[in-house]
Amino acid sequence: MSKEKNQQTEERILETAIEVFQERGMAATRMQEIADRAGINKALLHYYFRNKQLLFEAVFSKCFMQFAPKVSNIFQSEEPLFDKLNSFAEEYITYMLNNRFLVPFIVQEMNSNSEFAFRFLENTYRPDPTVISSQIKAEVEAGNIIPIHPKQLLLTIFSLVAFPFAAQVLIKGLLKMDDEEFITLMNERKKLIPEMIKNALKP
Amino acid sequence: MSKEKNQQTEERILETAIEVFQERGMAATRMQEIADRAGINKALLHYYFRNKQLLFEAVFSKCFMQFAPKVSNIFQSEEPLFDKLNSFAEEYITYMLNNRFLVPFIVQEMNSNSEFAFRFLENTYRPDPTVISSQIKAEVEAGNIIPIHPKQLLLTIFSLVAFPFAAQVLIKGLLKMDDEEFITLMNERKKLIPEMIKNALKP
DNA sequence: GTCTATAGCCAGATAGAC
DNA sequence: GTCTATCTGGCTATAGAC
Repeated sequence: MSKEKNQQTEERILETAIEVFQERGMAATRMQEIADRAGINKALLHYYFRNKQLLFEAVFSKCFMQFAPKVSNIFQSEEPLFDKLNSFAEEYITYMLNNRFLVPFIVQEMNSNSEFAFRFLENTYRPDPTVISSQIKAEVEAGNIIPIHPKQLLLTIFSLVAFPFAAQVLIKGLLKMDDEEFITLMNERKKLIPEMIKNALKP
Repeated sequence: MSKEKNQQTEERILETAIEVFQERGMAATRMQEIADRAGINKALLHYYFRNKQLLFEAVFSKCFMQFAPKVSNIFQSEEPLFDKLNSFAEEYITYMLNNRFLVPFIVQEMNSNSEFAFRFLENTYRPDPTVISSQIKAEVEAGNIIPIHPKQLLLTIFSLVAFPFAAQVLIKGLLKMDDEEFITLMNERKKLIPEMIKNALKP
């Protein structure tokens, strides 16, 4: 094994830590489990990341940097509103189907750790809703869609795409779905959600 | 103080435990904090509830029994679909504005504890979606609403009312809202959500 | 850079007085 | 039924060999 600061090891630790933290959340995560799954031992975690809190912050930071661009897409591009909506639903759902724990993790840790979480919402990675907001306002003024507050529309869009991932277990339980059916449903929603929203906004 | 099994004490412990568990989640909750807030000491918690897991289960059970009827309402009543939708949005949002931590708590603990959570979704308290599902199917067949799978519609309704509560901190951060604005927005949604859904379903 | 061994603390749980 | 005191285990973190 190489004797320089081992980039690969650090990378493997971080990847494994992401898995475990996403599955269990900050409070329930054990350093031992990360070490075991990464095939190394606890002391090494501390060597690379100093302590659990800092490792968690590295993990959360990386996760948030995965999550934020998905949102920035719809916020900032200059495409027409409904075009953006189509591609947002398509891309967001596709991505989250491949990263099942990402949304629940972000949501949960933001809730239980607001002070810390807000640091991420005040820096560079924070998606800025001003572009899309004025787009919505313009469509309303042009009479193309019914009068609606931009924040209400944005909240609606997010709720529709993100909630099923955030509340997976509850939803599957209430609607008696297994995982296969859940995936099918979410794939259908890539088209269904934009359609419903367009309809709902028809003047 | 009375020497019989003290109903009041048990009640106060449970109420306090609900507060703390909802705020912090199972893993991050400390028995000491519950004791302190309840104005008693740790040993008494164990006297009444034996251990942390059992106390948590009592808490979760009580919370789920608050949550489930809100959902059963829309699932099981025989009112016309859109009437139910109106009252559901109204009542659900009102209730959750007064119980801010309920939805995130249920969602989070279901996610992190699926095996345990599913016990609650297989028993008496589980809202049964068959009535509303056939109602939706009937409306579709009558041509009153566009063709849509009942589960898709139910998921849509839930997403719209529940997500803002489940992801409060994230939403406030992304949309730059303080708590006052959040409350205003949610109050507007009591009418807005049913309207949007009715529009979206128009043939 | 990676390991083993262990220190030190904190939280859940119990014993036993009142 | 309620308290104080204490045990015990588990988990984070560090010391130190290789």
